[in-house]
Amino acid sequence: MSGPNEQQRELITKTEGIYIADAGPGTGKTYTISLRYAHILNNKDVSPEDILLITFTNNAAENMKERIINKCDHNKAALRDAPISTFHSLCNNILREYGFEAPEILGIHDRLTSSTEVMENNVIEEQEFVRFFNSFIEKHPEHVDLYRVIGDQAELLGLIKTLGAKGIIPTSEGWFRNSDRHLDGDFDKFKEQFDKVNEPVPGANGFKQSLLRGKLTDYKNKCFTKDAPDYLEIRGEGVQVPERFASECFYEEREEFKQFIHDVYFEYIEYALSRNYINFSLMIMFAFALLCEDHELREKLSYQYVMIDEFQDTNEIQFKLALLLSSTGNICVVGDWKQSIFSFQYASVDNILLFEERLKEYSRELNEDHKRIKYSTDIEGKIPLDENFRSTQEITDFSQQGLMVEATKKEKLEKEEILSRITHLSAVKNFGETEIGAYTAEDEVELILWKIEQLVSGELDYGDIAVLTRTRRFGLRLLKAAEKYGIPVAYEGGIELFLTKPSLVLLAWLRVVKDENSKRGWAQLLDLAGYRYAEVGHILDNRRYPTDMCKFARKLKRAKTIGEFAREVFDKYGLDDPFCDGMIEVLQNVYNSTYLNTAEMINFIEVNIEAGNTYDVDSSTEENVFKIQTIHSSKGLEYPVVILADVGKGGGGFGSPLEFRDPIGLRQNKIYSEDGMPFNYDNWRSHLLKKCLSGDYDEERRLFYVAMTRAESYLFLTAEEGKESQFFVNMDIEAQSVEPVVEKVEPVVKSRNELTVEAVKIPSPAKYTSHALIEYSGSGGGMGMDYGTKVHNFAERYVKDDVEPENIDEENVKDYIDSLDGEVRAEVVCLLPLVKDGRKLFFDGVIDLLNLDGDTIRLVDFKTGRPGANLQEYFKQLSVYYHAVKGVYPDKEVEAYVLYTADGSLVSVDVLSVDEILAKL
DNA sequence: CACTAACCGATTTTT
DNA sequence: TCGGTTAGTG
Repeated sequence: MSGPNEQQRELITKTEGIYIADAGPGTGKTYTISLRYAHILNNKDVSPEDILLITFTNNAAENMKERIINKCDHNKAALRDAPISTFHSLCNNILREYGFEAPEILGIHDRLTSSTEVMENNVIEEQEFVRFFNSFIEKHPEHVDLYRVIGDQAELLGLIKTLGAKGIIPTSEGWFRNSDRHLDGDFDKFKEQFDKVNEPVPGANGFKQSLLRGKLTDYKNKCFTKDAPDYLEIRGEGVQVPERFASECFYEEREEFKQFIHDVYFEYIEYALSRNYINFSLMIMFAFALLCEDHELREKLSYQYVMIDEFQDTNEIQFKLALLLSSTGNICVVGDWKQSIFSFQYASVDNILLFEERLKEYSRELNEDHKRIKYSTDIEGKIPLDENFRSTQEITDFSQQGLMVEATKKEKLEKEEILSRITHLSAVKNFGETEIGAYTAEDEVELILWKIEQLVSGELDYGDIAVLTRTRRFGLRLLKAAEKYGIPVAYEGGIELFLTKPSLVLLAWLRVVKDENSKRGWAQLLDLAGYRYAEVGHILDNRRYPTDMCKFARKLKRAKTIGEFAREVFDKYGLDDPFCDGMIEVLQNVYNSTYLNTAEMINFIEVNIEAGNTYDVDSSTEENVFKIQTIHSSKGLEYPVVILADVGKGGGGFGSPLEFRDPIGLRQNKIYSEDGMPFNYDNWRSHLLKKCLSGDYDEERRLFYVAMTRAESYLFLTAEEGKESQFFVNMDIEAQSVEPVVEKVEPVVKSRNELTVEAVKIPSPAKYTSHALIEYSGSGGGMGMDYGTKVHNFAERYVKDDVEPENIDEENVKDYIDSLDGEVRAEVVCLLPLVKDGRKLFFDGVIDLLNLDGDTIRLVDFKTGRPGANLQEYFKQLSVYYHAVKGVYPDKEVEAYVLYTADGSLVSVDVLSVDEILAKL
């Protein structure tokens, strides 16, 4: 880049006052922000600790810091410690230093301590929440009618977090700073939406019924309480729903329900603190409360300059926090409403769309009882960045269409209005060739692979191509197919296999098979089978489980392997997807090498869940591969070629019996009543309210937009023939129907070679890595772990490609490898099963280098430490490798060496016998 | 043409 | 459980 353009320069140099920058895709946002930071530092009398820069992810914060350090002449150490971070780590730091008594602000007599942990795994948190909620039920019998209504307790936790994101916080006495006013909703805003959907629709002869009236056809199939108006009454005599129902539904009695939410919310915070953890939502909440109430601390912590990147991803409480964190009103928010796709993470797109409005509203709110916001909240300027450095003009214009495409056949969009909100982007770079295409075929997966093969047969490489999908599921299907054809591919982003539904079902059955009265197992299974909370409790107490389920458990007991077990379970539930296959693969592999019994298998899954382990479907280190990603994870990235697969709208809403929605506030969709038949009745009021809110596809369109704007020069849309979504159909492009033929590609050599010895079947296994044998003396000198890893990586790469050594260690490795005859393999995985005291043990490890030279096999381990150091310890490790290799090649002469890479000295290993290895344990 | 009953298919992920 | 689509009815 030849320096900032006019708009970028404006953003860089105008630093005093409040600015909002509209930074569309490819407009050089990160570049501009880092220059702005440098500009402030160089031209104002401030140091890095006076400038707060907030980003969305830790990764982004790191990148930003790197850039700024490179651009500024300022003290590098000070910049490393500069407040360039996410909201969460900023709040965490504040709480660690000043937050000990923050809970007291809410009336909780507990403390945040340095040992308070941040709950990162939401599955574990849900388990904690369920534990909490069960004790809550015992303590609060008065809410019994509400308990009957709750299907999934974890949804209640979700509801609490939604409230937290909006800045609605409970205290021992009531609600923090009257935040409960938001619980009631906003009638005027609701009425606006009501009127809109209740507008009669113009038809061929006069007016047709309003959308709302049409939607209410299901009203008669619902089961409402006695006070509900009947079908004819609510739909009215004309083409509209009578207007009086708007206020009649909106203003319903909610006091008891609100009290219940308050109590659950407040006591859960108490519970979390008593268990010594907080979640991410509480982290922000406590920091916010602290900065609200401790005026001295706020003055002390606030910053002269505040910048927030990706502002479209912030939520309400973060907006307010930002206002509190600024001392002077020098605030700059940068974002793009068109790229707001994280509402399910509680992001509020209105923060940026209604920036001015919210700015005024929030500062008024924060100043109600004390003047916290002392600066002017007038906006100094709006700066649109309007040059796109990423994509060609064709792609830029085409993607913009995506924001105005109808998602359904009925949907009507006010395109002029949308257009007026979009900053038109002009492409600056000429990339030469550009192409936009759309294809359909019977098999979309084959279609995509066919297109990729077509592309790489020309000028393009696999590495230029990214396939973006809306769901991980489709991505994994594509991955599987690509691997089948040998097309080089990488799925970006790991999969938390054990948090998927198949895994939870499987785990529940394992529990039940292990212990026929397992409460956790049965609770989950009964819940899945559709039993309500109260019924589940009854069944568990009386231990009278459904007979067909008991029968299935007996069948499972006879399964011979975990794979068979899992397959039975998945078949029973009609689960059949790549997650199931992945699970079976992982579990069967574990089983094959360790013969875990049921209890151990349960533990294995639990540990995986606990650790939030993700399983990378492909760990290929190859560079030239095409990438598969979900659209959400592709945000911020760019590729020469983007193939956008599986476009369409996501599943409709998920209704929960208790929920919070703007602008109707807190609502109870189900009501338990014994008036007549005891039953969970539908709430006719919230039924009508919800019909007025539905059908908002804006975020789906933005998702579509984000995906398309990742492309630099080539963009292709694909769809399954006959199942094209309205997005696909309504875009201004002619789709080509093709019959794809995919050719098999020569298989790529695997980067790791498997070398496994047939194991002996003995129960109760344990697993060790060969490094567990080694006790380092600590005096090895050496250059540390990272350096060692680098040298090892060099060896692996040198064997495969021809890379140049970069230091003396790597040169010695190269010289040694060059001196060898025969086949050389690097990074060979090996496994050695042993038996000690009737217990099976596994040692595994990675052999750095394996040299197959006629009848001789040499195995070599590289050590970057001081030559001669730790030799005895290394001998133990190498002995394990020796026996593993000898097990596979019993007829060959096996030699083991340690190569000290510092001076190239080679030491022959005195191999220990198996018994000696065992004795060392 | 307007309306309705019956059927179908249903997430994304960071802190 | 939801809403959209489709096929069928008046």
